[in-house]
Amino acid sequence: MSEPYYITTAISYPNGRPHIGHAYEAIAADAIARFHRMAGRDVRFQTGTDEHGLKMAQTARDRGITARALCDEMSSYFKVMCDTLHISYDRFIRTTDDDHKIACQALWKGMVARGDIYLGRYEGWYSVRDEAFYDEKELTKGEGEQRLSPQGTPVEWTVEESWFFRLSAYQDKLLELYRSHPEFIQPESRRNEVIRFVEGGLSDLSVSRTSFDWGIAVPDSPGHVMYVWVDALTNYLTGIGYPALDGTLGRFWPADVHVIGKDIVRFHAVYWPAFLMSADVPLPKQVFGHGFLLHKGEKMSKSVGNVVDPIELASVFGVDQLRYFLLREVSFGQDGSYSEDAIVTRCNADLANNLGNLAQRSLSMIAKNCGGKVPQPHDASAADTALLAGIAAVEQVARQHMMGGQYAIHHALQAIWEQMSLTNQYFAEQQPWAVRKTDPARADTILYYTAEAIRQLAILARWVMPVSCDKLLDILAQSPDARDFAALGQQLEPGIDLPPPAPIFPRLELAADAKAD
RNA sequence: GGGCCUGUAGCUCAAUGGUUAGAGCAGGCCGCUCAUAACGGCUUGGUUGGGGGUUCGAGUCCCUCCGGGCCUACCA
Repeated sequence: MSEPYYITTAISYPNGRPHIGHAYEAIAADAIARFHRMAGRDVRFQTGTDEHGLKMAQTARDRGITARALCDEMSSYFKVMCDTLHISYDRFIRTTDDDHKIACQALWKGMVARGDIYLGRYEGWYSVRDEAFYDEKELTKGEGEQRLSPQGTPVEWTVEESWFFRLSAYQDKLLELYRSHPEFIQPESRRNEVIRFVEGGLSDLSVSRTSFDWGIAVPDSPGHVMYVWVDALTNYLTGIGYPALDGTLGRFWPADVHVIGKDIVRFHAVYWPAFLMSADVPLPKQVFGHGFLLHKGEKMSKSVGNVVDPIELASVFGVDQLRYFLLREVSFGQDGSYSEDAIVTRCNADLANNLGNLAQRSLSMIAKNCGGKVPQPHDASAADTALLAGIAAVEQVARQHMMGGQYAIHHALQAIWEQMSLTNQYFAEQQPWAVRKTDPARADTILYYTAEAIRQLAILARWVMPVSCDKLLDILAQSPDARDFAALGQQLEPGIDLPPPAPIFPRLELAADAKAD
Protein backbone atom coordinates (compact mmCIF):
# COMPACT_ATOMS: atom_id res chain seq x y z
CA MET A 1 0.00 0.00 0.00
CA SER A 2 1.31 3.46 -0.83
CA GLU A 3 2.51 5.92 1.74
CA PRO A 4 -0.30 7.60 3.69
CA TYR A 5 -0.78 11.35 3.57
CA TYR A 6 -3.24 13.09 5.87
CA ILE A 7 -4.28 16.68 5.28
CA THR A 8 -6.97 18.70 7.02
CA THR A 9 -8.54 22.12 6.85
CA ALA A 10 -9.73 23.94 9.91
CA ILE A 11 -13.33 23.17 10.71
CA SER A 12 -15.62 26.14 10.20
CA TYR A 13 -17.89 27.63 12.82
CA PRO A 14 -21.19 27.70 10.97
CA ASN A 15 -22.82 30.70 12.56
CA GLY A 16 -23.15 32.25 9.13
CA ARG A 17 -22.97 31.28 5.52
CA PRO A 18 -19.59 30.31 4.11
CA HIS A 19 -17.66 33.15 2.53
CA ILE A 20 -14.80 33.33 0.08
CA GLY A 21 -12.25 32.81 2.86
CA HIS A 22 -13.73 29.43 3.70
CA ALA A 23 -13.70 28.57 0.02
CA TYR A 24 -10.08 29.62 -0.34
CA GLU A 25 -8.87 27.36 2.44
CA ALA A 26 -10.89 24.43 1.17
CA ILE A 27 -9.65 24.93 -2.39
CA ALA A 28 -6.03 25.22 -1.36
CA ALA A 29 -6.17 22.13 0.81
CA ASP A 30 -8.03 20.26 -1.90
CA ALA A 31 -5.41 21.13 -4.48
CA ILE A 32 -2.66 19.88 -2.18
CA ALA A 33 -4.62 16.71 -1.48
CA ARG A 34 -5.23 16.08 -5.17
CA PHE A 35 -1.60 16.72 -6.01
CA HIS A 36 -0.46 14.09 -3.55
CA ARG A 37 -3.08 11.66 -4.76
CA MET A 38 -1.91 12.15 -8.33
CA ALA A 39 1.64 11.59 -7.15
CA GLY A 40 0.62 8.21 -5.84
CA ARG A 41 0.22 8.89 -2.15
CA ASP A 42 -2.62 7.31 -0.22
CA VAL A 43 -4.38 10.52 0.74
CA ARG A 44 -6.92 11.19 3.42
CA PHE A 45 -8.42 14.66 3.38
CA GLN A 46 -10.75 16.01 6.01
CA THR A 47 -12.80 19.16 6.41
CA GLY A 48 -15.98 19.95 8.30
CA THR A 49 -17.80 22.12 10.79
CA ASP A 50 -17.29 23.03 14.45
CA GLU A 51 -20.78 23.15 15.86
CA HIS A 52 -20.77 23.45 19.61
CA GLY A 53 -20.64 26.46 21.84
CA LEU A 54 -22.68 29.28 23.15
CA LYS A 55 -23.35 31.15 19.94
CA MET A 56 -24.94 28.21 18.22
CA ALA A 57 -27.06 27.46 21.28
CA GLN A 58 -28.17 31.08 21.50
CA THR A 59 -29.00 31.37 17.83
CA ALA A 60 -31.01 28.18 17.97
CA ARG A 61 -32.90 29.44 21.00
CA ASP A 62 -33.61 32.76 19.27
CA ARG A 63 -34.98 30.94 16.27
CA GLY A 64 -36.98 28.54 18.42
CA ILE A 65 -35.34 25.42 17.07
CA THR A 66 -33.04 22.86 18.63
CA ALA A 67 -29.34 23.42 18.48
CA ARG A 68 -29.03 20.20 16.58
CA ALA A 69 -31.49 21.35 13.94
CA LEU A 70 -29.64 24.64 13.53
CA CYS A 71 -26.36 22.80 13.14
CA ASP A 72 -27.81 20.46 10.57
CA GLU A 73 -28.95 23.41 8.53
CA MET A 74 -25.86 25.57 8.86
CA SER A 75 -23.41 22.73 8.40
CA SER A 76 -25.17 21.75 5.21
CA TYR A 77 -24.30 25.12 3.65
CA PHE A 78 -20.64 24.38 4.16
CA LYS A 79 -20.96 20.91 2.78
CA VAL A 80 -22.79 22.26 -0.26
CA MET A 81 -20.02 24.77 -0.76
CA CYS A 82 -17.41 22.03 -0.64
CA ASP A 83 -19.32 19.85 -3.05
CA THR A 84 -19.91 22.75 -5.42
CA LEU A 85 -16.21 23.55 -5.47
CA HIS A 86 -15.30 19.89 -5.95
CA ILE A 87 -13.51 19.60 -2.67
CA SER A 88 -12.41 15.98 -2.57
CA TYR A 89 -12.75 15.38 1.15
CA ASP A 90 -12.76 11.84 2.41
CA ARG A 91 -14.71 12.90 5.43
CA PHE A 92 -16.78 15.95 6.17
CA ILE A 93 -16.61 15.87 9.91
CA ARG A 94 -19.10 17.47 12.27
CA THR A 95 -18.24 17.93 15.91
CA THR A 96 -21.74 16.74 16.66
CA ASP A 97 -20.94 13.35 15.13
CA ASP A 98 -21.12 10.48 17.60
CA ASP A 99 -17.54 9.32 17.20
CA HIS A 100 -16.25 12.80 17.92
CA LYS A 101 -17.57 12.64 21.46
CA ILE A 102 -15.67 9.41 22.03
CA ALA A 103 -12.45 10.91 20.67
CA CYS A 104 -12.71 14.09 22.72
CA GLN A 105 -13.40 12.25 25.91
CA ALA A 106 -10.54 9.86 25.24
CA LEU A 107 -8.14 12.74 24.66
CA TRP A 108 -9.43 14.41 27.80
CA LYS A 109 -8.86 11.27 29.83
CA GLY A 110 -5.37 11.05 28.43
CA MET A 111 -4.64 14.55 29.68
CA VAL A 112 -6.18 13.71 33.05
CA ALA A 113 -4.03 10.61 33.29
CA ARG A 114 -0.96 12.74 32.75
CA GLY A 115 -2.07 14.96 35.62
CA ASP A 116 -2.46 18.04 33.43
CA ILE A 117 -6.12 18.72 34.16
CA TYR A 118 -7.14 20.37 37.40
CA LEU A 119 -10.22 22.11 38.73
CA GLY A 120 -9.96 25.85 39.10
CA ARG A 121 -11.96 28.98 38.72
CA TYR A 122 -12.51 31.04 35.63
CA GLU A 123 -13.10 34.65 36.48
CA GLY A 124 -14.22 37.48 34.28
CA TRP A 125 -16.84 39.99 33.33
CA TYR A 126 -19.99 38.02 32.68
CA SER A 127 -23.28 39.12 31.16
CA VAL A 128 -26.19 37.06 32.34
CA ARG A 129 -28.31 38.25 29.46
CA ASP A 130 -25.69 37.29 26.86
CA GLU A 131 -24.53 34.26 28.80
CA ALA A 132 -21.03 35.27 27.87
CA PHE A 133 -17.77 36.41 29.35
CA TYR A 134 -16.19 39.52 27.97
CA ASP A 135 -12.72 40.84 28.02
CA GLU A 136 -12.11 44.03 29.92
CA LYS A 137 -11.20 45.77 26.64
CA GLU A 138 -14.56 45.03 25.09
CA LEU A 139 -16.52 46.76 27.82
CA THR A 140 -17.95 50.24 27.83
CA LYS A 141 -18.94 52.35 30.80
CA GLY A 142 -22.64 52.79 31.41
CA GLU A 143 -24.52 54.67 34.11
CA GLY A 144 -22.39 55.22 37.18
CA GLU A 145 -19.97 52.39 37.74
CA GLN A 146 -21.97 49.93 35.64
CA ARG A 147 -19.96 48.29 32.90
CA LEU A 148 -21.66 47.22 29.72
CA SER A 149 -20.96 44.48 27.19
CA PRO A 150 -20.58 45.26 23.49
CA GLN A 151 -24.29 44.46 23.23
CA GLY A 152 -25.04 47.03 25.89
CA THR A 153 -26.04 44.53 28.53
CA PRO A 154 -24.78 44.84 32.10
CA VAL A 155 -21.87 42.67 33.12
CA GLU A 156 -20.61 41.64 36.51
CA TRP A 157 -17.44 40.07 37.82
CA THR A 158 -18.22 36.40 37.93
CA VAL A 159 -16.38 33.37 39.10
CA GLU A 160 -17.12 30.10 37.36
CA GLU A 161 -15.71 26.72 38.17
CA SER A 162 -13.63 25.44 35.29
CA TRP A 163 -11.23 22.68 34.42
CA PHE A 164 -7.79 23.92 33.49
CA PHE A 165 -5.10 22.44 31.32
CA ARG A 166 -1.56 22.81 32.60
CA LEU A 167 -0.29 24.56 29.49
CA SER A 168 2.37 26.32 31.53
CA ALA A 169 4.18 23.00 31.91
CA TYR A 170 4.78 22.77 28.17
CA GLN A 171 6.70 25.92 27.42
CA ASP A 172 10.10 24.25 27.17
CA LYS A 173 8.81 21.23 25.30
CA LEU A 174 7.09 23.44 22.76
CA LEU A 175 10.14 25.61 22.24
CA GLU A 176 12.19 22.47 21.77
CA LEU A 177 9.65 21.27 19.20
CA TYR A 178 9.92 24.52 17.22
CA ARG A 179 13.71 24.36 17.42
CA SER A 180 14.09 20.77 16.34
CA HIS A 181 11.33 20.92 13.73
CA PRO A 182 11.47 24.29 12.01
CA GLU A 183 9.03 22.98 9.43
CA PHE A 184 6.38 22.43 12.11
CA ILE A 185 5.01 25.95 11.71
CA GLN A 186 4.95 27.53 8.28
CA PRO A 187 5.33 30.02 6.84
CA GLU A 188 8.36 31.37 8.60
CA SER A 189 6.84 34.60 9.85
CA ARG A 190 4.08 32.70 11.65
CA ARG A 191 6.70 30.55 13.26
CA ASN A 192 8.54 33.58 14.56
CA GLU A 193 5.36 34.95 16.08
CA VAL A 194 4.53 31.70 17.81
CA ILE A 195 8.02 31.33 19.23
CA ARG A 196 7.84 34.86 20.60
CA PHE A 197 4.49 34.14 22.13
CA VAL A 198 5.63 30.97 23.84
CA GLU A 199 8.88 32.51 25.02
CA GLY A 200 6.80 35.15 26.73
CA GLY A 201 5.39 32.50 29.06
CA LEU A 202 2.26 30.41 28.98
CA SER A 203 -0.70 30.53 31.32
CA ASP A 204 -2.83 27.52 32.03
CA LEU A 205 -5.84 27.23 29.82
CA SER A 206 -9.46 27.12 30.85
CA VAL A 207 -10.83 24.13 28.99
CA SER A 208 -14.36 23.67 30.28
CA ARG A 209 -17.49 25.71 30.82
CA THR A 210 -20.54 25.40 33.00
CA SER A 211 -22.39 28.38 31.54
CA PHE A 212 -23.83 26.43 28.62
CA ASP A 213 -24.41 22.80 27.84
CA TRP A 214 -24.20 22.64 24.02
CA GLY A 215 -20.94 20.76 23.91
CA ILE A 216 -19.18 17.58 24.77
CA ALA A 217 -19.54 16.52 28.37
CA VAL A 218 -16.40 16.46 30.46
CA PRO A 219 -15.99 12.87 31.70
CA ASP A 220 -17.10 12.39 35.29
CA SER A 221 -17.85 16.05 35.78
CA PRO A 222 -21.56 16.82 35.62
CA GLY A 223 -22.34 20.34 34.44
CA HIS A 224 -19.08 20.82 32.55
CA VAL A 225 -18.74 20.79 28.80
CA MET A 226 -15.44 21.07 26.98
CA TYR A 227 -14.53 24.51 25.79
CA VAL A 228 -13.80 25.09 22.16
CA TRP A 229 -10.13 24.10 21.90
CA VAL A 230 -10.27 20.54 23.04
CA ASP A 231 -13.49 19.97 21.17
CA ALA A 232 -12.53 21.58 17.88
CA LEU A 233 -8.92 20.49 17.56
CA THR A 234 -9.69 16.89 18.35
CA ASN A 235 -11.64 16.59 15.12
CA TYR A 236 -8.37 15.79 13.37
CA LEU A 237 -8.04 12.68 15.53
CA THR A 238 -11.68 11.71 15.38
CA GLY A 239 -11.49 11.44 11.63
CA ILE A 240 -8.89 8.71 11.69
CA GLY A 241 -10.49 6.61 14.39
CA TYR A 242 -8.89 7.86 17.59
CA PRO A 243 -8.56 6.46 20.21
CA ALA A 244 -8.11 3.33 18.10
CA LEU A 245 -4.99 4.50 16.29
CA ASP A 246 -4.14 0.91 15.48
CA GLY A 247 -7.30 0.71 13.36
CA THR A 248 -7.43 0.86 9.57
CA LEU A 249 -7.39 4.65 9.54
CA GLY A 250 -4.86 5.01 12.30
CA ARG A 251 -1.98 4.79 9.89
CA PHE A 252 -2.88 8.28 8.68
CA TRP A 253 -1.75 9.70 12.01
CA PRO A 254 0.27 11.79 12.54
CA ALA A 255 -1.24 14.23 10.07
CA ASP A 256 1.10 15.57 7.41
CA VAL A 257 -0.35 19.05 7.50
CA HIS A 258 -3.11 21.07 9.09
CA VAL A 259 -4.00 23.83 6.65
CA ILE A 260 -5.46 26.73 8.62
CA GLY A 261 -5.89 30.47 8.55
CA LYS A 262 -3.25 32.67 10.08
CA ASP A 263 -5.71 33.77 12.77
CA ILE A 264 -5.74 30.39 14.45
CA VAL A 265 -2.09 29.49 14.16
CA ARG A 266 -1.56 29.78 17.87
CA PHE A 267 -4.21 27.28 18.76
CA HIS A 268 -2.77 24.78 16.33
CA ALA A 269 0.89 25.43 17.02
CA VAL A 270 0.74 25.85 20.80
CA TYR A 271 -2.37 24.37 22.40
CA TRP A 272 -2.77 21.43 20.07
CA PRO A 273 0.73 19.96 20.34
CA ALA A 274 0.59 20.51 24.11
CA PHE A 275 -2.67 18.57 24.35
CA LEU A 276 -1.21 15.79 22.26
CA MET A 277 2.01 15.60 24.23
CA SER A 278 -0.04 15.43 27.38
CA ALA A 279 -2.24 12.62 26.07
CA ASP A 280 0.80 10.85 24.61
CA VAL A 281 -0.33 11.11 21.00
CA PRO A 282 2.25 11.75 18.24
CA LEU A 283 2.32 15.31 16.91
CA PRO A 284 1.23 16.37 13.44
CA LYS A 285 4.12 17.12 11.11
CA GLN A 286 3.12 20.61 10.11
CA VAL A 287 0.76 23.48 10.68
CA PHE A 288 0.48 25.76 7.69
CA GLY A 289 -1.10 29.17 8.26
CA HIS A 290 -2.32 30.63 5.01
CA GLY A 291 -3.10 34.30 4.53
CA PHE A 292 -6.38 36.11 4.16
CA LEU A 293 -8.15 37.14 1.01
CA LEU A 294 -8.66 40.83 0.61
CA HIS A 295 -11.17 42.36 -1.73
CA LYS A 296 -9.28 44.89 -3.80
CA GLY A 297 -6.81 45.18 -0.97
CA GLU A 298 -9.45 45.78 1.67
CA LYS A 299 -10.46 43.50 4.46
CA MET A 300 -13.79 41.86 3.87
CA SER A 301 -16.48 42.58 6.37
CA LYS A 302 -20.21 42.48 6.55
CA SER A 303 -20.43 46.17 7.36
CA VAL A 304 -18.44 47.21 4.29
CA GLY A 305 -20.65 44.89 2.33
CA ASN A 306 -17.88 43.30 0.31
CA VAL A 307 -18.45 39.76 1.54
CA VAL A 308 -18.78 37.51 -1.43
CA ASP A 309 -20.59 34.23 -1.72
CA PRO A 310 -18.14 31.75 -3.22
CA ILE A 311 -20.90 29.73 -4.82
CA GLU A 312 -22.09 32.86 -6.57
CA LEU A 313 -18.57 33.59 -7.80
CA ALA A 314 -18.16 30.05 -9.02
CA SER A 315 -21.43 30.17 -10.88
CA VAL A 316 -20.46 33.40 -12.61
CA PHE A 317 -16.88 32.52 -13.55
CA GLY A 318 -16.76 28.75 -13.22
CA VAL A 319 -15.56 26.48 -10.45
CA ASP A 320 -12.23 25.65 -12.04
CA GLN A 321 -11.70 29.28 -12.98
CA LEU A 322 -12.19 30.35 -9.40
CA ARG A 323 -9.93 27.58 -8.15
CA TYR A 324 -7.22 28.46 -10.61
CA PHE A 325 -7.41 32.14 -9.92
CA LEU A 326 -7.13 31.80 -6.16
CA LEU A 327 -4.26 29.35 -6.32
CA ARG A 328 -2.31 31.12 -9.03
CA GLU A 329 -2.84 34.72 -8.04
CA VAL A 330 -2.25 34.41 -4.31
CA SER A 331 1.18 33.52 -2.94
CA PHE A 332 0.22 30.67 -0.67
CA GLY A 333 0.95 31.71 2.89
CA GLN A 334 0.60 35.42 2.27
CA ASP A 335 -2.47 37.58 2.08
CA GLY A 336 -3.94 37.88 -1.37
CA SER A 337 -6.18 40.28 -3.15
CA TYR A 338 -8.98 39.41 -5.48
CA SER A 339 -11.47 41.28 -7.59
CA GLU A 340 -13.81 40.29 -10.35
CA ASP A 341 -11.64 42.22 -12.72
CA ALA A 342 -8.55 40.27 -11.69
CA ILE A 343 -10.38 36.96 -12.08
CA VAL A 344 -11.45 37.84 -15.60
CA THR A 345 -7.99 39.05 -16.60
CA ARG A 346 -6.16 36.11 -15.15
CA CYS A 347 -8.52 33.47 -16.45
CA ASN A 348 -8.68 34.92 -19.94
CA ALA A 349 -4.92 35.19 -20.21
CA ASP A 350 -3.97 31.83 -18.71
CA LEU A 351 -6.98 29.64 -19.34
CA ALA A 352 -8.89 30.85 -22.40
CA ASN A 353 -5.97 32.27 -24.39
CA ASN A 354 -3.01 30.21 -23.36
CA LEU A 355 -4.29 26.71 -22.62
CA GLY A 356 -7.81 26.69 -24.04
CA ASN A 357 -6.99 28.24 -27.37
CA LEU A 358 -3.89 26.12 -27.77
CA ALA A 359 -5.97 22.99 -27.36
CA GLN A 360 -8.72 24.22 -29.61
CA ARG A 361 -6.50 25.33 -32.49
CA SER A 362 -4.38 22.19 -32.52
CA LEU A 363 -7.14 19.68 -31.94
CA SER A 364 -9.40 21.20 -34.52
CA MET A 365 -6.56 20.91 -37.03
CA ILE A 366 -6.30 17.25 -36.12
CA ALA A 367 -10.04 16.86 -36.52
CA LYS A 368 -9.99 18.46 -39.95
CA ASN A 369 -6.73 17.09 -41.33
CA CYS A 370 -6.10 13.81 -39.61
CA GLY A 371 -9.50 12.22 -39.82
CA GLY A 372 -10.18 12.79 -36.15
CA LYS A 373 -7.47 10.34 -35.11
CA VAL A 374 -4.25 10.93 -33.23
CA PRO A 375 -1.79 11.53 -36.07
CA GLN A 376 1.21 9.32 -36.70
CA PRO A 377 4.47 11.00 -35.67
CA HIS A 378 7.52 10.62 -37.87
CA ASP A 379 11.11 11.50 -37.02
CA ALA A 380 11.22 13.90 -34.11
CA SER A 381 13.02 17.16 -34.66
CA ALA A 382 15.13 18.86 -32.03
CA ALA A 383 12.21 21.18 -31.34
CA ASP A 384 9.84 18.25 -30.80
CA THR A 385 12.20 16.63 -28.35
CA ALA A 386 12.89 19.86 -26.51
CA LEU A 387 9.18 20.50 -26.13
CA LEU A 388 8.56 17.27 -24.28
CA ALA A 389 11.78 17.50 -22.31
CA GLY A 390 10.69 20.86 -20.93
CA ILE A 391 7.38 19.48 -19.79
CA ALA A 392 9.01 16.44 -18.25
CA ALA A 393 11.28 18.70 -16.25
CA VAL A 394 8.43 20.79 -14.92
CA GLU A 395 6.87 17.79 -13.25
CA GLN A 396 9.90 17.64 -11.00
CA VAL A 397 9.72 21.35 -10.32
CA ALA A 398 6.08 21.03 -9.34
CA ARG A 399 6.86 18.13 -7.04
CA GLN A 400 9.53 20.14 -5.30
CA HIS A 401 7.16 23.01 -4.74
CA MET A 402 4.26 20.84 -3.60
CA MET A 403 5.97 18.07 -1.69
CA GLY A 404 8.91 19.86 -0.15
CA GLY A 405 6.93 21.13 2.82
CA GLN A 406 6.48 24.67 1.57
CA TYR A 407 3.40 24.26 -0.58
CA ALA A 408 4.43 26.95 -3.04
CA ILE A 409 1.28 26.36 -5.05
CA HIS A 410 1.61 29.56 -7.06
CA HIS A 411 5.17 28.70 -8.05
CA ALA A 412 4.18 25.24 -9.19
CA LEU A 413 1.46 26.74 -11.34
CA GLN A 414 3.75 29.39 -12.70
CA ALA A 415 6.19 26.70 -13.83
CA ILE A 416 3.45 24.64 -15.47
CA TRP A 417 2.04 27.64 -17.31
CA GLU A 418 5.46 28.57 -18.62
CA GLN A 419 5.40 25.26 -20.44
CA MET A 420 2.05 26.15 -21.95
CA SER A 421 3.52 29.35 -23.30
CA LEU A 422 6.44 27.40 -24.70
CA THR A 423 4.01 25.01 -26.37
CA ASN A 424 2.25 27.93 -28.00
CA GLN A 425 5.62 29.18 -29.16
CA TYR A 426 6.46 25.77 -30.56
CA PHE A 427 3.20 25.64 -32.43
CA ALA A 428 3.64 29.11 -33.89
CA GLU A 429 7.21 28.43 -34.98
CA GLN A 430 6.46 25.04 -36.50
CA GLN A 431 3.44 26.41 -38.42
CA PRO A 432 1.75 23.10 -39.11
CA TRP A 433 -0.92 24.87 -41.19
CA ALA A 434 1.77 26.01 -43.65
CA VAL A 435 3.90 22.86 -43.48
CA ARG A 436 0.92 20.72 -44.39
CA LYS A 437 0.91 22.15 -47.90
CA THR A 438 4.40 20.85 -48.62
CA ASP A 439 5.09 18.11 -46.10
CA PRO A 440 1.99 16.46 -44.61
CA ALA A 441 4.03 13.91 -42.68
CA ARG A 442 5.90 16.64 -40.88
CA ALA A 443 2.62 18.44 -40.18
CA ASP A 444 1.27 15.25 -38.62
CA THR A 445 4.36 15.02 -36.47
CA ILE A 446 3.97 18.57 -35.23
CA LEU A 447 0.33 17.98 -34.39
CA TYR A 448 1.19 14.75 -32.64
CA TYR A 449 3.73 16.40 -30.39
CA THR A 450 1.43 19.29 -29.71
CA ALA A 451 -1.37 16.94 -28.69
CA GLU A 452 1.04 14.98 -26.52
CA ALA A 453 2.18 18.18 -24.85
CA ILE A 454 -1.43 19.13 -24.17
CA ARG A 455 -2.10 15.72 -22.69
CA GLN A 456 0.77 16.11 -20.27
CA LEU A 457 -0.13 19.68 -19.42
CA ALA A 458 -3.72 18.65 -18.71
CA ILE A 459 -2.45 16.05 -16.28
CA LEU A 460 -0.09 18.52 -14.67
CA ALA A 461 -2.92 21.01 -14.11
CA ARG A 462 -5.57 18.52 -13.09
CA TRP A 463 -5.10 18.88 -9.33
CA VAL A 464 -6.11 22.52 -9.69
CA MET A 465 -8.86 22.22 -12.27
CA PRO A 466 -10.12 18.66 -12.08
CA VAL A 467 -13.25 18.98 -14.17
CA SER A 468 -11.80 21.06 -17.00
CA CYS A 469 -8.67 18.99 -17.29
CA ASP A 470 -10.71 15.84 -17.36
CA LYS A 471 -12.69 17.32 -20.25
CA LEU A 472 -9.44 18.01 -22.01
CA LEU A 473 -8.29 14.46 -21.40
CA ASP A 474 -11.68 13.20 -22.61
CA ILE A 475 -11.09 15.05 -25.87
CA LEU A 476 -7.74 13.29 -26.07
CA ALA A 477 -9.50 9.95 -25.54
CA GLN A 478 -7.57 9.21 -22.38
CA SER A 479 -8.91 6.54 -20.07
CA PRO A 480 -9.80 7.54 -16.51
CA ASP A 481 -6.94 5.51 -15.09
CA ALA A 482 -4.33 7.31 -17.20
CA ARG A 483 -4.65 10.72 -15.64
CA ASP A 484 -2.21 10.72 -12.74
CA PHE A 485 1.42 11.75 -12.80
CA ALA A 486 2.35 8.14 -13.40
CA ALA A 487 0.66 8.46 -16.81
CA LEU A 488 2.87 11.36 -17.88
CA GLY A 489 5.37 8.91 -19.32
CA GLN A 490 2.93 6.92 -21.46
CA GLN A 491 2.78 8.75 -24.76
CA LEU A 492 -0.34 9.29 -26.76
CA GLU A 493 -1.14 6.32 -28.93
CA PRO A 494 -1.19 7.21 -32.65
CA GLY A 495 -4.27 6.23 -34.61
CA ILE A 496 -6.82 6.26 -31.80
CA ASP A 497 -10.11 8.01 -32.48
CA LEU A 498 -10.62 11.40 -30.93
CA PRO A 499 -14.00 12.91 -30.18
CA PRO A 500 -14.74 16.24 -31.87
CA PRO A 501 -12.95 19.03 -30.00
CA ALA A 502 -14.94 21.60 -28.08
CA PRO A 503 -13.72 24.74 -26.33
CA ILE A 504 -13.14 24.14 -22.64
CA PHE A 505 -12.20 27.51 -21.23
CA PRO A 506 -14.57 30.21 -22.47
CA ARG A 507 -13.43 33.79 -22.39
CA LEU A 508 -14.88 35.57 -19.38
CA GLU A 509 -16.49 38.94 -19.42
CA LEU A 510 -16.85 41.40 -16.62
CA ALA A 511 -20.47 42.00 -15.66
CA ALA A 512 -21.61 45.52 -16.42
CA ASP A 513 -22.26 46.36 -12.78
CA ALA A 514 -18.79 45.18 -11.79
CA LYS A 515 -17.16 47.45 -14.36
CA ALA A 516 -18.66 50.45 -12.63
CA ASP A 517 -16.60 50.11 -9.48
C1' G B 1 5.92 49.59 24.84
C1' G B 2 8.20 44.87 22.68
C1' G B 3 8.27 41.90 18.32
C1' C B 4 7.30 39.91 13.26
C1' C B 5 6.23 40.72 8.15
C1' U B 6 6.03 44.06 4.10
C1' G B 7 7.24 48.31 0.47
C1' U B 8 10.78 46.58 -6.67
C1' A B 9 7.35 48.66 -13.83
C1' G B 10 0.23 50.84 -14.25
C1' C B 11 -1.10 45.54 -11.75
C1' U B 12 0.70 40.61 -9.59
C1' C B 13 5.35 39.04 -8.35
C1' A B 14 11.10 37.37 -9.21
C1' A B 15 16.17 38.35 -8.30
C1' U B 16 22.68 32.41 -2.65
C1' G B 17 26.04 40.42 -1.39
C1' G B 18 28.33 39.95 -7.73
C1' U B 19 27.50 41.68 -15.37
C1' U B 20 23.17 46.50 -17.73
C1' A B 21 17.22 44.80 -11.47
C1' G B 22 13.95 40.45 -14.47
C1' A B 23 8.99 37.73 -15.85
C1' G B 24 3.64 37.57 -16.66
C1' C B 25 -0.55 40.73 -17.34
C1' A B 26 -1.90 45.57 -19.09
C1' G B 27 -0.03 49.45 -23.06
C1' G B 28 2.41 50.36 -28.17
C1' C B 29 4.26 48.49 -33.04
C1' C B 30 4.81 44.38 -36.49
C1' G B 31 3.78 39.45 -38.23
C1' C B 32 0.47 35.19 -38.87
C1' U B 33 -4.40 33.07 -40.18
C1' C B 34 -4.60 26.81 -37.55
C1' A B 35 -7.47 28.97 -33.31
C1' U B 36 -11.88 31.24 -28.29
C1' A B 37 -10.35 39.21 -31.75
C1' A B 38 -6.95 34.07 -29.93
C1' C B 39 -1.13 32.99 -31.16
C1' G B 40 4.10 34.67 -32.21
C1' G B 41 8.01 38.57 -32.49
C1' C B 42 9.69 43.31 -31.09
C1' U B 43 8.92 47.23 -27.71
C1' U B 44 7.58 51.43 -23.99
C1' G B 45 7.81 51.43 -18.85
C1' G B 46 12.11 51.58 -12.57
C1' U B 47 15.86 57.32 -8.39
C1' U B 48 14.11 49.01 -5.93
C1' G B 49 9.43 54.10 -0.19
C1' G B 50 13.19 58.48 1.71
C1' G B 51 17.98 59.38 3.95
C1' G B 52 22.58 57.66 5.90
C1' G B 53 26.26 53.70 6.70
C1' U B 54 29.35 48.93 5.92
C1' U B 55 31.64 46.96 1.30
C1' C B 56 35.86 46.59 -4.33
C1' G B 57 30.46 45.92 -5.06
C1' A B 58 23.80 46.75 -1.73
C1' G B 59 17.04 45.49 -4.12
C1' U B 60 19.81 42.18 -0.72
C1' C B 61 23.51 43.57 5.30
C1' C B 62 23.32 47.72 9.46
C1' C B 63 21.01 52.45 11.40
C1' U B 64 17.09 55.88 10.86
C1' C B 65 12.60 57.97 9.03
C1' C B 66 7.88 57.24 6.22
C1' G B 67 3.78 54.04 4.52
C1' G B 68 0.97 49.23 4.89
C1' G B 69 -0.27 44.57 7.52
C1' C B 70 -0.04 41.51 11.81
C1' C B 71 1.27 39.23 16.74
C1' U B 72 1.75 40.61 21.75
C1' A B 73 2.15 43.30 26.45
C1' C B 74 0.73 47.13 29.46
C1' C B 75 -1.72 51.58 31.02
C1' A B 76 -6.45 53.36 31.66
